[in-house]
Amino acid sequence: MANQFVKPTEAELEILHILWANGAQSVRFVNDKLNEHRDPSIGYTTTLKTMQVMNDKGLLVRDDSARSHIYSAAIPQTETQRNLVNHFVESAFKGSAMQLVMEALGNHNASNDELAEIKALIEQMEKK
Amino acid sequence: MANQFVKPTEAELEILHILWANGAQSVRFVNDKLNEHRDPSIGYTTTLKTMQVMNDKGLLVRDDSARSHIYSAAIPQTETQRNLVNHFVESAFKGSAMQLVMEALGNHNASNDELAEIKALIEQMEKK
DNA sequence: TTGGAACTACGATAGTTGTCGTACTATATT
DNA sequence: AATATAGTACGACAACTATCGTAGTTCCAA
Repeated sequence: MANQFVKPTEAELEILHILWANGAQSVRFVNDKLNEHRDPSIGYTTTLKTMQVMNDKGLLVRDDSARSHIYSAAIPQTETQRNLVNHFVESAFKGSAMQLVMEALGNHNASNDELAEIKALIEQMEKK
Repeated sequence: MANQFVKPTEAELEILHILWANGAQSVRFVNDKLNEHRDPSIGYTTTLKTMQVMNDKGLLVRDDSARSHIYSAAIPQTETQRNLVNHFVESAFKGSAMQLVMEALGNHNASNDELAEIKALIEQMEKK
């Protein structure tokens, strides 16, 4: 088998979202982003330490050629989300992904565009 | 506001699933169920302790009128799952429930019956 | 050229989780 | 009654998470 899924913690996931959205960035950038809407704010060394740990775990890749190290997500957003959903379906819905779909559909608002998109995906799945 | 959501841990969620499926039960019953497909097995006092903690957290309700205490889930399955999905959508999909729906639909097999059921739900949502 | 600003490394700590052992208590069996 | 069986209570512990402080390093600007 290939690569083992390492489940990011909550704090780690927040950092991944920032890197997915903004590409490779310094700890300073990530820490500033984290604190944009937050009170009390997170200390710089907290973010630094977390990102070092993530690097050790293989969640991040680090470019340390410059003095200020630049980190990027090691695994693409969609792949990570797929793994997270797999795990979540198991633990919260005992494997029933469709029950999760029903729940998420039913209790969250969706635009007509989104509904149309989902319908299209279903049509496509029905063909197979 | 009314009741604050207490997020069950992984181990706690497994116990909740057993109680949701089997109604009020003793620690012995739950521990046996847990170990039905598991190796190495979990010690009895581990399950006992976990359920006592869950009781303190308000996740379980305990009837201790008999010597063998009987526990049941304090919060219904659907309500708990709704809360879990809310939390998961935020942390893994930054609030985009529809992205979660697409992901769960796309990467898990669904029977034609299930697809039909989901389509019906969508039709119904489109009316509003 | 030296002093401060901005970095990294890393140890420490408190809280949580999962796990179990031991002590104690109540019931059942001989 | 004496002993085995089956419960509960609870302390302890290792692993992990989130958080920060301190020490040391590099670079720029006065």
